Amino acid sequence: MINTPIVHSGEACTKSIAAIRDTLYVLSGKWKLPIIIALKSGPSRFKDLQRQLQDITPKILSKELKELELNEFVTRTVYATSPVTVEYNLTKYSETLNKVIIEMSDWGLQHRKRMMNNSRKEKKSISLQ
Amino acid sequence: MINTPIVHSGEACTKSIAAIRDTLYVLSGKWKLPIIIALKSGPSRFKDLQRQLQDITPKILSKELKELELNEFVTRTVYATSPVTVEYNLTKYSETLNKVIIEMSDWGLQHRKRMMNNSRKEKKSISLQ
DNA sequence: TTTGTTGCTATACAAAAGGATACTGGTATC
DNA sequence: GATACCAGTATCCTTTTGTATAGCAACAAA
Repeated sequence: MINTPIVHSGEACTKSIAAIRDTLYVLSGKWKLPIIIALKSGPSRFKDLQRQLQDITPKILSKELKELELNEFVTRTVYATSPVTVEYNLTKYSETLNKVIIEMSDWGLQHRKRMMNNSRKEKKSISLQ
Repeated sequence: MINTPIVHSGEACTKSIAAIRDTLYVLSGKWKLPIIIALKSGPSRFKDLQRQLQDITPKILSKELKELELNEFVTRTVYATSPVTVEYNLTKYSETLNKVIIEMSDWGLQHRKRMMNNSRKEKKSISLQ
């Protein structure tokens, strides 16, 4: 019961929350991580990315790429071909996200498996997309 | 240049994107991870959480807690005191998120440091919250 | 000359997320 | 009796995110 109210140290916890908030802020939205992962297999052009991430509209893709550029995860290079060729590439700094990406990816995989088991056992569960 | 267009294996990449999407879906929003971290220091009551996560409105907190319950990250226990006491607690399953949380927290810390350096050097950069 | 491609931008709109504020029922305290 | 606490709900509003659709400039191919 709660006759002994828990006193939080607070400190570490608050710092951790602030740090997570920063990360969430930079990676915010549905598309930033998917774009980064798509670029992992090599530089891509605008249309390539649109095709790979099906369902993303050019407006959003453009916006997300700009933010990724500002955060120095992605570079944008224009070649004077015709029609113009624009190549997007990952930066060295984007590699610092690798561990985050791996953990999120692993977790997603195991969670999906778990959900499948749960639904076979007919337990209530939130559905995936 | 792009005379040799890169052919993506696609496979692994697509799977990874799907897995990340699942993770983003389950952890979606501004508050789920902060709530989980807040609960790491022990069970909390509704008001406690509101105080710890300052600025969260009861409506949002209530909604997020329900989703966390559905996803089996959190349990809700009601004690028949008066006024009623409701305690929120982390489940065993929530611990599977630990690695994700650690990596995101670490990344956020280093990123903030980097941003501070960048702004001292007066390079343009996206601001943190 | 028409059609197509690329890399976007512009406009309008819809949906989702989040916030502000007020309130409720039950009980305890002043 | 008035006020306050708890655990939320209810209502309304703003902001963010995302979609749909159209268009443009510069070519290139048919």
